[in-house]
Amino acid sequence: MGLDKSVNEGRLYRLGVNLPEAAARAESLVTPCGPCRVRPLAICSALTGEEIQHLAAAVKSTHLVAGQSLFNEGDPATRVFVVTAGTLRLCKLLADGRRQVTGFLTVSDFLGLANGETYAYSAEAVSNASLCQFYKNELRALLDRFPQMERELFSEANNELAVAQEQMLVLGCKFAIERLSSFLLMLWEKAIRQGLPTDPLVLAMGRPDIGDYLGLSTETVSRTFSELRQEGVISLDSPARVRMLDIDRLRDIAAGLR
Amino acid sequence: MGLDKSVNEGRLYRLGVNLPEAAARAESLVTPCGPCRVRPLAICSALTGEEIQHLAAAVKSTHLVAGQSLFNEGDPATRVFVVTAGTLRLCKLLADGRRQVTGFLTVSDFLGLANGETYAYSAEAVSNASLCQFYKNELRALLDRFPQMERELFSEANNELAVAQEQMLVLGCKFAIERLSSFLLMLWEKAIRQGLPTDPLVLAMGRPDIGDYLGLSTETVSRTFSELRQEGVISLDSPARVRMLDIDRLRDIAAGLR
DNA sequence: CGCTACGTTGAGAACAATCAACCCCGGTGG
DNA sequence: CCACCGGGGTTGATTGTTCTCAACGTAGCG
Repeated sequence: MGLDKSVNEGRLYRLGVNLPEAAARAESLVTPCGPCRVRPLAICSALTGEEIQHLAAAVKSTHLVAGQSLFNEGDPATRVFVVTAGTLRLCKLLADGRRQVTGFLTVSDFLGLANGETYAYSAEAVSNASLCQFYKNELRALLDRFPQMERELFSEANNELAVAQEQMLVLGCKFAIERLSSFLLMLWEKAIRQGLPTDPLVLAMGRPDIGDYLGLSTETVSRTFSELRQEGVISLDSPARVRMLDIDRLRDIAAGLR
Repeated sequence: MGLDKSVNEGRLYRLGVNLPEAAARAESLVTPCGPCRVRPLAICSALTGEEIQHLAAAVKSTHLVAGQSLFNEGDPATRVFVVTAGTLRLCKLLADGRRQVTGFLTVSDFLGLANGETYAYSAEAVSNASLCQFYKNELRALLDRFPQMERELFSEANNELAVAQEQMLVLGCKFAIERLSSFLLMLWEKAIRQGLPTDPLVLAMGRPDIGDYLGLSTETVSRTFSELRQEGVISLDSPARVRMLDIDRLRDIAAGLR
């Protein structure tokens, strides 16, 4: 993020592509990797100089428009990806339509590794997004050739595991206002890490996505935003632009301190 | 499990050890690894013949009595473990005492890997338990020497990630009866995988642990057991011994199909 | 300039938490 | 041997938080 504005704000249509499906199939060109702005952040940072050539030979670029699905729960798990622009959500569904968003992915995040034959979740674009794509068997060869890359991925998996456990704490123990505070805090810290603006903090996802991530209805999310606003903890320039007026208090609320 | 009865049913005292703390410090003897019953299941299966010698040189054995803590959230993360007997729980706490159990570990499960300086959760014995212990820096050396072991661990981390995402679905979307059904189903499938008895299925953990794992109060867990019993889906020989009378129906309930 | 998707707010219903009483069992000590 | 005690589990009554249903406002897009 902090990358292509046209990619992040729903204007890919203007590039001459009008249908989501078309946009997806359109760009599958081999990218050079060399000038890649994302590499220093992503697992590719494990590689140096000419090693990047091996990578570039195996990678393809993909674009998604907001709302478009990258793959669905149950699809054969043949490809893995690195996000280069935009935001994705990972979702799991119940038969009657209840949905859990298990995470949001942004620039440099890796996705697609599944131990089984099929993906255990679907991946969808929240905003327009771009990704680098490898085939899973090619990845295996790359990892055997570059052990440092496997270490990088392993470390990344451990991070995600810690994040998932933190999210279980949120979903299992916390009240609505504590959940939303935890979420805003997480976005705020990620924005700082990535050098993105924090005042206001720009939310890529809407109330329904936030609700399904936090185990709350959209109405409760909306009410809870209002509550935080009335308490003077945040202010809202627009539904997607949040100003953190009192981070310390937000931290206390998120931690369950009355 | 299915191992030493004396280890699983609170009788370690009879071996001459009377205090939990003493039990923990008592056995830190070098184990041979060679005759290890657990190895075929655990990450150690990545090693063959003489490689095991390297492992045996680095490993120590530890025992815990029910209720005893292995390490706490925030402790320096210096050691990693493989469970060889009994059941542990991983917990995260909020300041006011609210607790989330993020998982249960049994024979052959690995724990202790943290990317940070400290553990992000505490590990406690549900029943009496035994573990093999390595120091983290020794593990790093082992992984560099035996890449297959790192692959094994990476794969294991991916499994746990998938389990964690499934648990988010449970915590974020499901009703009490669906949560408990999902939990029983998970235990049942694990028991089958490990060749343990399933009729009755023996629960190592009590109602409070189940509640904190499922984001429910102990009272609700108890009521929901009764509900499943009244519906004829399960029967209870005792609170810890469950008979699955209608697995298909249990599956439907767990999946959210009314 | 309507349409649609998103967001907000209100009122009532539903699910689970809390508070409380009780049971059962195993261990302890009189 | 039996009464007492304590922990775990169950069940009931009440409270509370969040969901659902509904109305309304707003902004972007055709």
